[in-house]
Amino acid sequence: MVKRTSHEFSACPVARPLDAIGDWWSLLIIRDAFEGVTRFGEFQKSLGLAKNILSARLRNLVAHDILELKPCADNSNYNQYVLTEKGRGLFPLLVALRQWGEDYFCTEGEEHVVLVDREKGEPVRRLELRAQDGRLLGPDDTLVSGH
Amino acid sequence: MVKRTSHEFSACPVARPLDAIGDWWSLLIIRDAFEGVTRFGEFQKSLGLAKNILSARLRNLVAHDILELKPCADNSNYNQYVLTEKGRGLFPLLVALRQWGEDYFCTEGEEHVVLVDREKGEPVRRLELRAQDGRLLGPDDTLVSGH
DNA sequence: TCGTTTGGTTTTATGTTGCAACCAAAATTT
DNA sequence: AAATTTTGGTTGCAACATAAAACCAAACGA
Repeated sequence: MVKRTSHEFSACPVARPLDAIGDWWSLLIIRDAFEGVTRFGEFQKSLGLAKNILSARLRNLVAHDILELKPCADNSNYNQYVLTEKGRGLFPLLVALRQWGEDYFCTEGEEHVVLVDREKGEPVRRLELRAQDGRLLGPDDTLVSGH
Repeated sequence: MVKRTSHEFSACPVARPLDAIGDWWSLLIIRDAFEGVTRFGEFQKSLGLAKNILSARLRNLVAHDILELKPCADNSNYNQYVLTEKGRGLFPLLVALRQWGEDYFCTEGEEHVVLVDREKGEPVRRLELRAQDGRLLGPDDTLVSGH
């Protein structure tokens, strides 16, 4: 499914997730899953991608334990795709992507959806990287340090 | 280069960034750029991808103002690819990806690189989404709210 | 000045994607 | 309960993207 390139076996914790997720479509599937979409047809309608591709992506996400396939609770015999704990761990990533998108693609007073705190209805804060002692860290304040 | 699918024109601030970034390779290029890689050959050696693909990806990243092409400051006549402000805005996304990778792909006492605060040398804190009033927010505490 | 490195482009074989048609099981309608 | 529709896929095929290798010009180093 996903090509076996050198990076997939890298110990780098950036490269390996990419292989597990699969591709851009998978990320959009996950985004939809966070918004409550669970069924094949819903994903397909929401994303407008070919059914064979959707089928392959869902299978891959299930294989990587990002989604799981559960019987539909209610009346029906169909089953639904829901995020696992691991899948829910991708929430900050989706938020980061969204905030970057808001910053650089929705600037022109254009109306766009925004992520809000459910309780108060206010927009959420920006994601920030902080040191143990609370200092705000930018790209130049950090370093990837071998094992 | 990147296929023109329906999602690319979506107002959704999740889908549009994906189109700008391009693909997984681009994200690894950006990761390397954050770590100080600037030149074609360095990217190629670090990532091990075909030169024509690297060439296309770099061109795309430059076209989307994520990287820019600058003359090498020093002696040489070559030029280098460096992150723009927009590109540097992807830092939280890379961190989110990395933290997820650490959580789910490096669990087994395996030695792996870790992102540290340059000043103190300690690992950084986890990214957290918070409400305006500081409450910690999980996926179920948020909502995407139309315009 | 001659060879080597750098930064690509071109060519070609192979893999992946996307569309459309098809299909079976489940649900719904009559 | 029979017929129809909806759901959730699979299969086949054409178009497109990718990967590897050969090639090349400009820059650099000796």
